[in-house]
Amino acid sequence: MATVRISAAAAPSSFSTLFTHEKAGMSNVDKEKIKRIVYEMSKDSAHFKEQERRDQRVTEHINACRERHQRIGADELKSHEQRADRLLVELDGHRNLERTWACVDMDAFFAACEALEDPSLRGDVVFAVGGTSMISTASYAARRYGVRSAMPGFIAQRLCREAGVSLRFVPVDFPKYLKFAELARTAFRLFDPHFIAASCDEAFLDLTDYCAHHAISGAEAATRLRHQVLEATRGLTCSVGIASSRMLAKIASDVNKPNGQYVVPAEREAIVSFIGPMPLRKIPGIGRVTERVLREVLGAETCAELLAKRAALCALFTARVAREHLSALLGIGGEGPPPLQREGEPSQKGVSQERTFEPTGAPL
DNA sequence: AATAGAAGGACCC
DNA sequence: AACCAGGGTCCTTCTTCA
Repeated sequence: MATVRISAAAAPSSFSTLFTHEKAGMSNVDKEKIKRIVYEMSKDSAHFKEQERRDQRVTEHINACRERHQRIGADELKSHEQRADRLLVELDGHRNLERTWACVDMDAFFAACEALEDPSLRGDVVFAVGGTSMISTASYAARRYGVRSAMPGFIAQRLCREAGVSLRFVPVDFPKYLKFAELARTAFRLFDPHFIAASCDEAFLDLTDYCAHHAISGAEAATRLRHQVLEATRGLTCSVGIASSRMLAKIASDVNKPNGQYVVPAEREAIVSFIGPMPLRKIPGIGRVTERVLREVLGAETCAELLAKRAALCALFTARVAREHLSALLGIGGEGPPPLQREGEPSQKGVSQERTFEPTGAPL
């Protein structure tokens, strides 16, 4: 029944969430300028107003949560805290550090494929895959000017022009990317014939057997893996995260991107100190909306901060969701075999071999 | 009372 | 000068039907 009311004052909070996420290589003054340009070019569009409407609904939901939060009595909070602590002990007790998982993420995949086939795009060329209406992937050179995936091309063009450079567009060519994805997969198979293809530029590999068989560390396997991918594709780089769970491996794959790797040691202490300072948004499954809820209702920005608010977390969310978040905060998620079929096994549904990252309800 | 869809979100690349 | 994707999976909630 709430009438959707959009106040003028709500605008900044919504545009500030657009295309401003941190990537490297920009000063604060640049970022402010980029934000301003994106806002100026977006503010009158239908798309922007739709976005504001959604943000407003989320705001209402947050306000309702806040109210509930304030009503929680001390006793109630205490019992939620005990429940949370029991759950944490249980989850921690079942922590599985036995497997070595890798998450492989191709660097600027579409752009890298294009550059590989067109020498005029090599080096530090400022270009984007996509068109003036929508950008799919930006070259690293273009990212320095604030160009991002899912950004309208005409805005990207303006960002570059303001910086005195011109942005070149390259049309998307899916068959090309699938071809390179298949080449990369021939490399993945050398390490894990049953790897999980999460998307065309991302995969999970269980390196446990490979490491045991060759008597090498996860770090060494990651180095070999990156080398094999480079060779199989004749020039594409990727970033690799190594950890005892797929969730941690995925987060780790982002740490030294591009063309790098990062290992989270398979020890409880190392895992906890790796995940603690992580912004909540890094957790797969926590997106724009959930991040806002957690920050604006509980005041939590990082995993450690949310862990400190575990009682309220349990009070406000369903048991299922609370459990899901708590395990993520401990660095747990996706240790065991994946619930669905893997590469090389007969497909149940036939068409799509791709799986999402982690069907939740799965045993942790 | 249990359940199977459908619809609507959130989230991912 | 105009101009803001499209492919998915999964979860929650609502509705319906035997």
